[in-house]
Amino acid sequence: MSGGSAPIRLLLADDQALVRGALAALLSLEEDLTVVAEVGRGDEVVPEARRSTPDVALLDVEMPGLDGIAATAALRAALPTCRVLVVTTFGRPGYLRRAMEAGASGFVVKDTPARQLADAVRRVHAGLRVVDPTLAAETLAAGVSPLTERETEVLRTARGGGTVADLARALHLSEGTVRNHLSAAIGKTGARNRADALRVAEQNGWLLGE
Amino acid sequence: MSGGSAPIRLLLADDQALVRGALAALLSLEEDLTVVAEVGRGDEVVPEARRSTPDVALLDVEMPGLDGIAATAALRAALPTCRVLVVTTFGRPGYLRRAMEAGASGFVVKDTPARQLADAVRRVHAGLRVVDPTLAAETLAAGVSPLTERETEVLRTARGGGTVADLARALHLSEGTVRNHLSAAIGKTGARNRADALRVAEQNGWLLGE
DNA sequence: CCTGGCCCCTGACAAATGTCACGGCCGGGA
DNA sequence: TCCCGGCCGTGACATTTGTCAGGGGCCAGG
Repeated sequence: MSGGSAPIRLLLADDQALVRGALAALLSLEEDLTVVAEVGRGDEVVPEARRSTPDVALLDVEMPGLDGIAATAALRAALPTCRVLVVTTFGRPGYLRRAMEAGASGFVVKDTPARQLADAVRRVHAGLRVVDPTLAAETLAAGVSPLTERETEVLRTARGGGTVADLARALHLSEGTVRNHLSAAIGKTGARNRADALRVAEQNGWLLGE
Repeated sequence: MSGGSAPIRLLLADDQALVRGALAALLSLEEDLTVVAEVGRGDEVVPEARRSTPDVALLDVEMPGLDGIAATAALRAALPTCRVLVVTTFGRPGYLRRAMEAGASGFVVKDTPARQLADAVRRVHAGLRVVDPTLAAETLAAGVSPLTERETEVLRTARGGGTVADLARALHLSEGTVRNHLSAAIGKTGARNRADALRVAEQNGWLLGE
């Protein structure tokens, strides 16, 4: 490893400054890696990447401005040569699927051992794919979202905690319709409550995208 | 700083291995700090501290086995000379209060700049207190939990997402009683829903302990 | 001792939530 | 072409949830 060639240039995106800085310290210990940029918001990824031309971008999923999945897609469109490694707290099954669909080359959860991160970066840079195997299995198990478009929309809006009447007004629907979509969502998620359904859907990453 | 004296010995506790390792790398860059132990569970803190006798322990709040607050109390009881710096993701107002009551010397949220962490450690080691000022203000504003013992208990049990009948059975109460406690909690939190009340209470750290 | 306040418990009632059966619309086979 | 299946939208109905008024126990202050 780490021959005489130019080091791999990295961009780090994570909303928690402490974690971001710590990751930078960790990766900077490797001779063949160099951190050229750090950002704390999803919508700063592309502008900063344009400026600093990284080889690999490490993106968190949970970020203000633009979530990591959307940032992945934007970055792939703007700088196709830059690979993306998604590094996230939650192993939500749906996240992996969405990240891959958006063009990520790798997906790592934050409780993988620290020493494996550098290797993951190198693999991604070499054009390989890196995926947490246990998470991959879960993803297969959870499958794609069973929720219909409207159902996800209603459920997403319901996160605010409003009453059915509020939702109906916000979505320009009858109260009965809203109730029905919620009921369908509850059935499909196997939950007993609206709140429960919300938890399940969120857990599986079925509520992503705005 | 960092004269010729012995370095400050640190114990790191965080359930996310990657973050833990990254923090270790970050802190190891400082000449006067040395990481002597890392654990991923709250109930490993005291045993490991007994073995490695750290000067300062950095504890996350969210951990399996034992939460960071309880771990703080246990550690203070077992090794009174070891100071505790709580490092957490969420700036829940109640967390700060509980941490301080449990004997922590400092409280830092994970979106403080990375360079400030080493200083926080040094301050704590020197016997000073370290508190995020904005968070301190919020804590004052949020005040102590207005919830009565029974109310918290009911609310805590309600996290499982069960129906009122379930709660009543689990707590050996009449359904009416459960409803009443929930109603009181809803009123006190200023929420409109049970789910909403749950969010508020959790946000303020009023549901800690078990 | 009485009184007032707080917490806990409970049932009856009103309001929100969840379920169901139905009709319209659209696209993909027989 | 017709039929079938899925999704969307809607109202009537049963169930669950939230509110209210009230009773009993306990403790501190007068």
